[in-house]
Amino acid sequence: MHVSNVIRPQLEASMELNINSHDDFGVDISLRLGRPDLNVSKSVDEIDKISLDKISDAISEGSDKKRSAHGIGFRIQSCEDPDTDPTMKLDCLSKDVKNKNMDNKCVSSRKDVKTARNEDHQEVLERQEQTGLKKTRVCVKAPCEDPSINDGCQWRKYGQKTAKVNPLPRAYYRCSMSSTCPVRKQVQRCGDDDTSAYMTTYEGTHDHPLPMEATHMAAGTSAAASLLQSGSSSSASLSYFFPFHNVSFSTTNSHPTVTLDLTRPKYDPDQLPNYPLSSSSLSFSSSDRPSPSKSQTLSFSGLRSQAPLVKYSQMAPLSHQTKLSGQQ
DNA sequence: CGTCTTTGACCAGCGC
DNA sequence: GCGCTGGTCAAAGACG
Repeated sequence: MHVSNVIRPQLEASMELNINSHDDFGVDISLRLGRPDLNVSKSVDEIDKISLDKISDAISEGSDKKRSAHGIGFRIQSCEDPDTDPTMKLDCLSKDVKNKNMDNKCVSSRKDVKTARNEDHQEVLERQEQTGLKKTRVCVKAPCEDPSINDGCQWRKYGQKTAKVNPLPRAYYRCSMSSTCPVRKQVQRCGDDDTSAYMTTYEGTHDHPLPMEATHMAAGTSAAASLLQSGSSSSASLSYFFPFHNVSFSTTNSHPTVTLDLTRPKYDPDQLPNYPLSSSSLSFSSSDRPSPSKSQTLSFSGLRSQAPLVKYSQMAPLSHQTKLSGQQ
């Protein structure tokens, strides 16, 4: 959190520069996934426009409810809106979080925390019932030998189960950065052909600011979930945001699910010599930190591209810093 | 001593 | 109604 505080002013300055150089875009999306300079055909462009319009419409329809129901924080605003100043947004966010934290101060004992969690959960469930949908889940299948994936957030393990179908254990984590944060994730080793991959499933929305690396991850997964939310689940529109990886849509146990498969690149990088290396929407890399604190970083990164300008207006969910032991 | 992990028990949803 | 399964709880132990 300290590092995040130090880096934030730099980010804000960077955001301001980007805004000044992209005034001609009418849409301000809370994402910067990056997109290479592709010669996109007109038809794909049209599909992309439709997708973005759908997202914008779905969210601007006063759909705070929808966002909560899907568990993803994501917002698109018009650049003509004076509220689009990123500094103001961050300030508002900070105030929002501060207010929440103030509210949370009275939640001191473990029992109270549990009660607060249950109340939050009930509230979310009620909203879900109203919308007829369960929370959107985002699965990230990542290749790694170690389940310790660091995407900037802190997680506390609260359970582990061995399913009958898959004998490999599934671990349950809860975000520990805030006592009332409802975000949960499941980490399960893939038991099929690829035993060196882990499937991480995220659910819920963080109620606190995220570190920088976590916001990258959050932005990418938010894109997938937002597409899902907008009803734009076609491979074409999903490929817009994730041009280099397999993205699929499914519904399991009434949970709309977006699966990002980082184990198999969609394209052969050798055949795309013009793509900037860092422009891939998703990246997975190992840090050089020595064991036993060996960790891997899962992040979304991107260069500025032809895609509409992006900035964070609300901290999105989906990040994790996993510490697992004794699972192998 | 506080925090985190482990693990058996418990509960709710679902299918038969 | 019963059994199965996934998800969560909570006590006990480990760890720094």
